[in-house]
Amino acid sequence: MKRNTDKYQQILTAAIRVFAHRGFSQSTISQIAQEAGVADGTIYLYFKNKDDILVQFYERMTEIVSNRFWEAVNAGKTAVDQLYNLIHAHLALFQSEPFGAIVYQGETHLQWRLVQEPIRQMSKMYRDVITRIVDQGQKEGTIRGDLYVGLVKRLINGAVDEVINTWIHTGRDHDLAAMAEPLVNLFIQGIGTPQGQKGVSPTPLKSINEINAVT
Amino acid sequence: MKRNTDKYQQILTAAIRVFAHRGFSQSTISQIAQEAGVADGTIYLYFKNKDDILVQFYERMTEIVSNRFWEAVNAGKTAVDQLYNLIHAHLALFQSEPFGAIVYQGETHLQWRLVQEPIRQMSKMYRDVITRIVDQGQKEGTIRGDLYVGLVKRLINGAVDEVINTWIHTGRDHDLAAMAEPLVNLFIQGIGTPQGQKGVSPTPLKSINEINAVT
Amino acid sequence: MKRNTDKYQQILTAAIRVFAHRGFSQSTISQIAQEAGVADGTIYLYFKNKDDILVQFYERMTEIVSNRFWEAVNAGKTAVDQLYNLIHAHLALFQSEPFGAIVYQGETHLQWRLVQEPIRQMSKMYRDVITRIVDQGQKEGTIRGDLYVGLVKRLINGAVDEVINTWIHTGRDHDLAAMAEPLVNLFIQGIGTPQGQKGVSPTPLKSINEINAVT
Amino acid sequence: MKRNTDKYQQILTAAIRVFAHRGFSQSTISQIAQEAGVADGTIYLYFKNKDDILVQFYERMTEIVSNRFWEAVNAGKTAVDQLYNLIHAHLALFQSEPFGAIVYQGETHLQWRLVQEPIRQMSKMYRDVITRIVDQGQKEGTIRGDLYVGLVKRLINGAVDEVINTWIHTGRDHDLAAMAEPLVNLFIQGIGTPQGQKGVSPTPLKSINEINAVT
DNA sequence: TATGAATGAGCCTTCATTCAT
DNA sequence: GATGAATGAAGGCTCATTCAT
Repeated sequence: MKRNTDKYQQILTAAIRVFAHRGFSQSTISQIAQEAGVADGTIYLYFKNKDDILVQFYERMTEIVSNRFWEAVNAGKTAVDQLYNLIHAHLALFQSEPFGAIVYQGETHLQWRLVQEPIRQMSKMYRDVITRIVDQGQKEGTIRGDLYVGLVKRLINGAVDEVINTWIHTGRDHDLAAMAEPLVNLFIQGIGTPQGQKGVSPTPLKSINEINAVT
Repeated sequence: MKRNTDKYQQILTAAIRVFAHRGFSQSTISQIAQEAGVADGTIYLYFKNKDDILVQFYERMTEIVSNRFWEAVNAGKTAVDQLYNLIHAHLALFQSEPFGAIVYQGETHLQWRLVQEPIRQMSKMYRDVITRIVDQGQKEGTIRGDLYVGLVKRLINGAVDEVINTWIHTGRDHDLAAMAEPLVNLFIQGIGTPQGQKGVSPTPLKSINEINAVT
Repeated sequence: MKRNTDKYQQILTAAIRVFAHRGFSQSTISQIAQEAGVADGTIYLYFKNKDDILVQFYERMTEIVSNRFWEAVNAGKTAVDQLYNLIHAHLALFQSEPFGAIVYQGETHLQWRLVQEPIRQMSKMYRDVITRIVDQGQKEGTIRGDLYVGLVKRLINGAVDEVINTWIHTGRDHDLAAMAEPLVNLFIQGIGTPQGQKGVSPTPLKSINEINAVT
Repeated sequence: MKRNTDKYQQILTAAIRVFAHRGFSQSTISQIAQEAGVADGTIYLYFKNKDDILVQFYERMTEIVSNRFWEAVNAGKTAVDQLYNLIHAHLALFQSEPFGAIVYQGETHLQWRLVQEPIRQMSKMYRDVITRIVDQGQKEGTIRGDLYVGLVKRLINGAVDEVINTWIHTGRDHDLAAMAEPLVNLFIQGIGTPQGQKGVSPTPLKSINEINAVT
């Protein structure tokens, strides 16, 4: 089970490409082997079984993503800068690894049991990052004080994911990273006008803690 | 191939329950037959093949969702009301049909080729709905004028999906529909403070049309 | 998992024939299916897996053998009659089921883990039968009193098995059951002459109980 | 294909140990290589293929057994002594080489085609040894004159094998060689009493030659 | 000589689909 | 219409064997 060799990378990359095209469950070892230019049996010298390929991918992806995201946030001075950096890093990473992006977005729900752990880590990391940004912004006075971070995380994460998914399903022909700026603008300002927002309740929810506890 | 009979519904419902638990690719006709209380062969009297079950589900779901969403929007007076009604209808529907929600959210990416058409319709419908709301809000002066509707649609759709996914993965133990209000608040107001937003560019993107064209 | 149907028997019989020719481990499901005239998949409607075929065979065999042997012994009046009946029943049964005999004799040692339980039962039954005969003979005064039944069982069982094995490996061209009489004669009289036996120690072993305890 | 080197022995010994634990068919070259502390490929420098390992083992075993058995018999003065020496040598040898014993006993039937030749030699040698002993005993007047040597060989060989098998399957925890004496006693005297044997026919079989010819 | 990475044929098993009843 | 036994193609995985180093 030699890992971190050239052939390991070669197979992993090929596998992700195949998974991206046919989905994990519909992909076969033979297809991966062919894509990687090795024999079927060779795959089992580097991966325990088919599931293991996906797990390895998620673990690596989680690590890479985590590093990139924290770097991005740390490089920002103001909360808004940090948010922008985060979104931009997210979009740029997935744009540079479109197959990885497709697999990551697609299999997360279906192979939940398999990749639960990396996904949980990723989710927690994302929440921590958002928490950091919100805290900073609240100190600066640029971010509202009455926010449930869990929901903000889902707002941002969900919107970014959807932008990525649209990019994937429309043939990846526009510049994904360029969406960072308008996205951040929407996150910060919302879609309402200042005057219109007077009528919008500041959502005095009863069970703030309960909701916050969810994620 | 009689559709719209009791047995048809019985099988479709059973299939969705099974798909929700094991994923489409990992579900077998036998499991569905057992869950539905019919023989394996009977399924082929109502569905062309396994794929057809999923396609039928997506088509029905799309139709139902479409009706509900337009109803919801039409019932709102102001743009904000309409948006709230839309989000609430979305969350409430998926809360009342958790298995359908799981399948819908999970298989959309993976079975893309299979369900492309209903998904496109759904996406277009969602965009139309959002367009209507935004138009109305802009007339009212409650929604900003400088918005790219495609991106707003992805913001809202993505955030709602993420809220639903979190609900699914945390055991469906909190009230999903109750998230409508805080979500709408975030969409309208954003997470920034009025004063802080002075420094945020109104995103004078060059390629508005290009981006808008995407979805 | 329908058992006791015609097709079940058909497959089991075919499997034993194949196992007899190539050995269990070297036999393939496809070979069995072909021999039985069914599709590969059909086998799995009647057997859990390949191992299960062998286990089923051993369980059935053990039951049949057990019944036949007790019947045979019960039909004998004197101990010598009973022993003859036992040996004859054993040889006749295996002669009538040569493939079963080959598999039974051949796989017992190698698939020990798999068929441990039926083999233990069979071994215990054999020992019980021998015990019964020896007891009866000792009462009659026709069987020596200084015997360790466990060893007698191994003597008889081993000799009969070897006779069967020789029959198998020499092409099954002589009458196996006819060997019962000379075999019993050897068991009873031994190979020595009455006068020569004066010099043979009656084996006053120290640890009779210990040895007896073995089987 | 250098044979008789240290490494050759090392691999052969390891192979027998592995075969004893998992059976020949279930053992892999990798397991043997690991047990022997060499690389997989190295095995093919000393053995033609996997089958060849078993064949080599049987050939060596046959030679060793043959030498030991003849030595044992030659060392005996009377026929009974010789028989005792033979049985004792057999049991002692297998007790000292339990893995060899397990493999020898277990694979003989299953790998018949593979090891037919050594087995035939072994069987012939055993028959020759028994013939010698019987001849000598008949001259001495200590062995009955009306014996079919082939059957006597099967009686003795089968009983000894069964004793060995029982020893193997009961965890090899009793002294195998010590069974020689009671076994010989049973062979010589039989299990009947002198008086009871009056009624036992001296088996005047018609087809003595036919039966004798078998092995 | 020795190694062990690579190969690919072959096996067990699953399961969508068919069809005789 | 309804059944479920039967099919057989296809997939994951193993492992004996080879060969470049």
